[in-house]
Amino acid sequence: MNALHHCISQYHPISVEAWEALSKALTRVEVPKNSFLVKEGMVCNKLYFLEQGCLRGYYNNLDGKEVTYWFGFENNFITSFYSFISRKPGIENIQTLEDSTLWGISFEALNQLFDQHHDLERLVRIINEQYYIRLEERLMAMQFKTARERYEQLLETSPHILQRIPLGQIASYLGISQETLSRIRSQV
Amino acid sequence: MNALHHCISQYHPISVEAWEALSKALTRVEVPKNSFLVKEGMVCNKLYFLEQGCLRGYYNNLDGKEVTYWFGFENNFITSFYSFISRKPGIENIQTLEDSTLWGISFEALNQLFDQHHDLERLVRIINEQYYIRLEERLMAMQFKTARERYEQLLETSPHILQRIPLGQIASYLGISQETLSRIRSQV
DNA sequence: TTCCTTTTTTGACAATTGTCAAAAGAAAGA
DNA sequence: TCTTTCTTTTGACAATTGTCAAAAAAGGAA
Repeated sequence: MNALHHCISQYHPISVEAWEALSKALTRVEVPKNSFLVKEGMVCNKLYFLEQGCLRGYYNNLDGKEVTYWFGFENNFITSFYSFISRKPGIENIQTLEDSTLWGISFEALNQLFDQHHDLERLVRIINEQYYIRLEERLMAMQFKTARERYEQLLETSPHILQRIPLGQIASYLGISQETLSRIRSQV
Repeated sequence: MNALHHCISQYHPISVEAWEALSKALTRVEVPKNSFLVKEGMVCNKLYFLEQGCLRGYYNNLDGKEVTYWFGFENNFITSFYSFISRKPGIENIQTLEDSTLWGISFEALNQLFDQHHDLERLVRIINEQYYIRLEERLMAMQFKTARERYEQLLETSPHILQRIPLGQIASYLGISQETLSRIRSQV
């Protein structure tokens, strides 16, 4: 839980009371490799903090292919965002790629905490904003960079992904075919 | 200002006091076509609500080309998000594509309101979340759909864009060349 | 209207990326 | 260790998209 406290304080420090209330609402979750935190068709009711391990979010597109659109690593917040926020079933699957340890909080508990602790809601607003900025950067790369440039950017900003994730999933994340990524990689 | 109040209430109703405080902090801004709300290199200090008109956000990439990455229409919230949140100079230009009427609030004023009105901060958190979901959908389209599919999706979800925006800017927004978009359009 | 500017379309060709199939390599279990 | 399975690479070819240049069309101003 220290990792979460440390992570939080980098976004926005919260009061001792808020932290205590939050701690009480958290559940520790240990999940072995290749299991599912969220499956398509269900409403995702939990927001997680990933203490140890590695996950991916993916969905099955119309051709029956798995489409990976994010990876989660240590100190990331994890949820099926659309489903968690809208309270509707999502198309997303969240799968552990390694044995993972997470802390989870339910939607209801989180919103109760928001009512009681203004600073907790501020924290979440600020975290959301930072995640928005990251998403925006990713969109811009996707829109205006070639496959090679996107791969090189990934090498620079997130080299750990390359060491922990199979190539096919990285290719999907970059929006290119596995064969193309393999060729790009051999020519760098 | 009615448009803003109506828009807000669709996200999250706020108290009368919060609305009054917010109203007082807002400045009406009228901007003729082809002027700039934000220019690259500056810190964007305002969050806007677009009452009437139409804008785009773009930046100049390394090749000297203008890269459009969003459009704003009536009832949209507008800012140079990265710059407004991080308080750092951004690379973004925000330009009016039509004569436009907006309501603006400064970063400082907004944050003061957050301190005084918890429900206003909640409102903004909720709006942020909805904008995050939209961005996520756009990223997914960019990652896994062909140019033609992205154009058809735009036709379905935002046909008004096609009527109000020059083709070159739409092509840029879709991440394709103007020539390709022109050809796609002639074949639909 | 007429001229001038901007936007859109078209053609020819090149570059990038995808698809399918097979081979090579690496990892995991018996 | 030896299989078996999963992952990555390679080849051949096709489809998509981009680039450059020029023509056509549309829009604005005098």
